[in-house]
Amino acid sequence: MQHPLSLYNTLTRRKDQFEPVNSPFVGVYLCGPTVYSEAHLGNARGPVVFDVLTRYLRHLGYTVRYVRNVTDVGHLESDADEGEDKMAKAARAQRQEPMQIAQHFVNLYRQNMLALGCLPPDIEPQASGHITEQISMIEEIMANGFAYEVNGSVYFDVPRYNAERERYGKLSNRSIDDQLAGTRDTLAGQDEKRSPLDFALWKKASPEHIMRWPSPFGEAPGEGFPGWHLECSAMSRKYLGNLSDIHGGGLDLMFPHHECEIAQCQGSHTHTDESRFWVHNNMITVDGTKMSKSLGNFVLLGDMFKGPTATLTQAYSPMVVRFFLLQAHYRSPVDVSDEAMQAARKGYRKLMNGLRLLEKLRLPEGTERAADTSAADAELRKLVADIFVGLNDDLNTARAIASLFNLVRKFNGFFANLTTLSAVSEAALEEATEAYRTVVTQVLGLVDEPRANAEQLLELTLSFYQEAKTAKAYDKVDQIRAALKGQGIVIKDLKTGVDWAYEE
RNA sequence: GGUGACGUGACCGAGUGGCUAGGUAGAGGUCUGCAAAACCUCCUACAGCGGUUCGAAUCCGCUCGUCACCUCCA
Repeated sequence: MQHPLSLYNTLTRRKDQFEPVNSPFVGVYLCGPTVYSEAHLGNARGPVVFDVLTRYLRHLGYTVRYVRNVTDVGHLESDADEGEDKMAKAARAQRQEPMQIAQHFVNLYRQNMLALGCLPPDIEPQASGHITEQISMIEEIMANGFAYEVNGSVYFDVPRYNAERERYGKLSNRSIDDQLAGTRDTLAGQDEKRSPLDFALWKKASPEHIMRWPSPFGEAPGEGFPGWHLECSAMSRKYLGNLSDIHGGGLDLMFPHHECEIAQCQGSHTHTDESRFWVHNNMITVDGTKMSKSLGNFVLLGDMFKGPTATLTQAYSPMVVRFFLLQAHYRSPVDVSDEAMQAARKGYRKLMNGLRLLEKLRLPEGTERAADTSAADAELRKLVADIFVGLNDDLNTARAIASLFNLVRKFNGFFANLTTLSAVSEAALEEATEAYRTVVTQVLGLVDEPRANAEQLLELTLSFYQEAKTAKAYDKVDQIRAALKGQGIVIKDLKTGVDWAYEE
């Protein structure tokens, strides 16, 4: 399986050639949504990018296991001990079971991701279903001396880990001293943590806390819930082994989330960095500022698909959104605006129109093919190769799409005058159309969204049928009737006019 | 304060020592009953100032500006 795919690895801070731990198997983990609210455009970037990545890996011949988790245990609203769970808060506000909230938003999330053309992950584990795995991991970390229990809660001992095992900050490139310098000390007093850098692996549940599980920690075993970063480590390990191939998420998860994941894995019996490649996608911005829940400058996917929103004057279909996201490289920030979206829509349609053309690119009967097609073939093959150069270079979908546009211009040129196809060999043309089709639909996952309304087209056809009858042009009448029958539709001539029905 | 990005033509957005990015918008043309699409041509930029180099948007330095992470965040 020789190919030159390189990926930027945050851990090494450079583009590394991709090589699976156990070829041809590839384990990919993407940090999924916390399901206490609806997903916005920013939340879609990771899933779309990783969808393309897994599609491409499969295209290259790998057997991929793609895991995208669902966080339904909830993160605390603040870092104070009394902080409330996001899930619990939403549940309380709506007088529902936390799991009901979770299910509601999981359903919505899946619906949105499917609309965006993201293939369902192979495993979609929920944090709440992996409490025992998380507890085991905590016990391992404690046994290794990198965690301590206080009042039924368990914290990861960052300074000790940093001194005895691995540099805490190796992923996000920070030193523990810098981090200490930047810590607010206002909370230090009443904190159970030994160091402000320590993070919770397990929290004892306060009486009001709704989401809770039996806890083995503390003197009088009570109830609690897992810490913010543990689930991913536990679930990645369970489904992808001690060392997965690729672990991803938004740039904002790099620290502390992913840093903590590495620490947890290194500190447990896993003893690895959890994943070989750490891949981070950049943010979506609005007027140059990150789109985020807390800033309130977000556009919900559902709203975006349907119609005008506060930031956008019109609706943009899921495929247009997908194209928009892929037209920028995943590590660049991308700014959303009406102008950008409209440009994306046109670009998307251009690509789709090209797709529809492929079948029609046939040298007309009786046209002589050129004796020497080598120059034109080489040019065509160069355009095809360029697509893959882009994809292989850190999944640069922007470059790949630019190359596709170059190819589609070529196709359009051929189509305008099919005899010009005589310049290229059948084989080269076949390669080009096949590559175009495959990359657009299979790798980039961009499919045609039918925009024409079938009913209206049918009405139009019936009006022509009616006209033909009136003109007694029975050839035409029969022709229309036969064509519709081919679609399983029968015309009903009524005294009052014309109607149709599905053939029974 | 610490760390890390980035500033590309009207807009979006690749590239990162010499070679056309691409899309959108705009202008002209071909085609065409009209129109649209398509194709061709044009509009050809790299924040500023220095430096390195035969050669810099690309490397180095400084200045200005913007953003991200360090707290939940995709």
